[in-house]
Amino acid sequence: MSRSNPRVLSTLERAGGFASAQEVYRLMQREGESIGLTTVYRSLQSLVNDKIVDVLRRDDGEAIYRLCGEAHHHHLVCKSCGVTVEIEGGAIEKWAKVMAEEHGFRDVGHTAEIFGLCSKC
Amino acid sequence: MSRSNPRVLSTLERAGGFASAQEVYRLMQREGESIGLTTVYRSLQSLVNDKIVDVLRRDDGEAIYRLCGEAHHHHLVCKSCGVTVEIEGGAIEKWAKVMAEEHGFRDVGHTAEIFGLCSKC
DNA sequence: AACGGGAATGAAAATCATTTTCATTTATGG
DNA sequence: CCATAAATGAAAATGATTTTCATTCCCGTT
Repeated sequence: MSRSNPRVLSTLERAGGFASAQEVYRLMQREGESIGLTTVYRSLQSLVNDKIVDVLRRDDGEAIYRLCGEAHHHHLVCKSCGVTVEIEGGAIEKWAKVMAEEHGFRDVGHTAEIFGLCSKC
Repeated sequence: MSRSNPRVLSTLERAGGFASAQEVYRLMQREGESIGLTTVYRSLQSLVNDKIVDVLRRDDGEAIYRLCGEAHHHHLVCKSCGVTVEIEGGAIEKWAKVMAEEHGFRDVGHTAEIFGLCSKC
């Protein structure tokens, strides 16, 4: 195992707490940091294991990493132009909780995304 | 553009209406059908355009294709042993619809999964 | 200070899904 | 039949991610 390189976490924070491995890497390069792509991947992986960040998938399949503890919200994404709206999901939180209890699950998290065509597309 | 090869759709149906391009391809091979991987990808793409199937992402980033109109349900997955329970999500459907309207989106679909620890783990 | 071993690093190669290119085959209408 | 467009698939290209492996760094011990 390898420990996370602290500059990776700090860059992810600076990126708004939401970026792909490649983006973090490019960002660090642009800022003159000397780091290898491999290390970025390993650090993000390790942060995921430690539950410091979690990982979602963009529509194109690229993994994006998000700082945990960020205000938890969901996304409404346009399939055509890609515009994304953050929405809150009180109903989902409740649904998840009820469903989990009903089936004896504990320690649950969830994902929920809505995708469609925005008004412009 | 190319039209969808009908055998691809029929294979996707036979697969339970839920499979990746690679899986559809392997299935067809195993059943002795002569088809190229390229054609499978193109056909699935075309079925997506025609809104006959829609596409989700597995956790590993692989795209999975699902027949539209399949009984729509969600999953409750155990992080530890992997057991999966199908649950219904009436609350989600409503939530998705409301959120979409509120932001002027049309033609929306959604994904929602809950993951946690099952009673045995 | 010199040494030794394990952790961290990163360049390059390997992997894997997916897309693109391009030449060939097939279908279809005139 | 011929001509043209559509469909097909092998092979190469792409792009993210992972693996390999040799090197470097760190740290406690002599």
